[in-house]
Amino acid sequence: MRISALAAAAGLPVATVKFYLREGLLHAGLASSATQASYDASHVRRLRLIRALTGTVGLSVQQARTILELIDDPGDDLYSTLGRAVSALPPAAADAGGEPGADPYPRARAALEALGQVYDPRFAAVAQLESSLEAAESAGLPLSDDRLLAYGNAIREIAAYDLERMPRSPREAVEYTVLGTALYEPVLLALRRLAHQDIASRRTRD
Amino acid sequence: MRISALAAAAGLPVATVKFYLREGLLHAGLASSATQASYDASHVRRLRLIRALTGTVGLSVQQARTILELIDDPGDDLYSTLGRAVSALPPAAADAGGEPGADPYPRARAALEALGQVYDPRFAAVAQLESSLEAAESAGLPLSDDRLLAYGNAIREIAAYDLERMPRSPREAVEYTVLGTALYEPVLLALRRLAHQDIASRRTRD
DNA sequence: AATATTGGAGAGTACAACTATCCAATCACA
DNA sequence: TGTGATTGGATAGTTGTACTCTCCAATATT
Repeated sequence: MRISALAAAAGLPVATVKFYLREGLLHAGLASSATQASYDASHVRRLRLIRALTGTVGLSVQQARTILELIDDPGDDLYSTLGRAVSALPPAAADAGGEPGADPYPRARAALEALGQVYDPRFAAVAQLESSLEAAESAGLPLSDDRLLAYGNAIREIAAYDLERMPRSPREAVEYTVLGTALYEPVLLALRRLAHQDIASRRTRD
Repeated sequence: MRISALAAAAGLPVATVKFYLREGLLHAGLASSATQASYDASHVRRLRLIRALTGTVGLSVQQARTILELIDDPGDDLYSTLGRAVSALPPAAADAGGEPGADPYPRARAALEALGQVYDPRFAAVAQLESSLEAAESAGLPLSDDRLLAYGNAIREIAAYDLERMPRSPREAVEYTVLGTALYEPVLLALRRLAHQDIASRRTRD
């Protein structure tokens, strides 16, 4: 399969495929001569993944590259690999401001304590939680403790389900977790919006 | 309060405040002369909201403007107002392809039927669900029915909580729903990631 | 009176994500 | 075996977004 066939299979312009090759998101084909390389199904799959990440998930090319690199060769340490993946995903976390020595993530800490969950400021999602809570607060819609508990408990069911299905082998676990985080998040958001609609329409009808 | 004080209060450069004024995200101050206008607390609040939407939530200036306009004057019809707001929020939905007459959102339809929820193709979130499911599928991680049910039921608890707290007056309801959708979504995502971490660490310790 | 600041408009900048153009080396077919 | 099409690779150009800078005449401030 040459580059034009690959581009056609993925539904993309050849120029865009070349761009992804140059940017290192797509692995090179097998060169058979100076002006010929052959691509296979793995390239088609990869292009689909790239478009899913940069399109629906909304990642930048740079973020997508980070995610793809982590999947391609996850480090020895599953934990730190996942940590790096989470850092590459939105919502972006503002770096912890405030005077040095102070608690960098006071809102996130309080939230996690209220939920009875571990608080480890090194984990990227803690900074993301802090930024999100701060944004909601400064926009005039602070998250009440009550709401936090409601959200936290429901979300925990989802997370528990995710973990139950996690593959045993480390390599597969990374791919499952990283892609599952990135790809299923938009689904969750859409489901919440649709549930609002469904519940509202039921109430109206009653 | 003049423009430089406003900018300082919001922690932004004056040029950026001027930019938001020009772009219509921020309402003009009360002009007292040809080169003087006074701004008040409402402007500071608005700037905070703008930064929350364009920063943490990740909206473009264009999308933020749409959301802000809907909050400023919601139409008579609560439903269509919310629909327009949802359309302005990510994840972006690809427009329904396929041959005309065919079901435009087959995955979303199947999902909603499995969940026992209403399926109305006019609602923007249906297109978003379809796009998200399609992205996950083409990236090689299709959402199983089982997972869909697990997610859908947990998310429903959250949506039910949201609706219970919805203000009675239409104007407030729009603001609550639109901002609650946009601002609390990042919180939900961060909470899921943290719950993964928490549950994983509990299992390891056991 | 001297200096600084303001609102407003226009131009300029920086970056991201493509997209287009070239070119010499093959290829594919007549 | 010629001849037009295609390829990989490099370089340059385009488009869009979100600011940021520069001016300027009209005020404010001191």
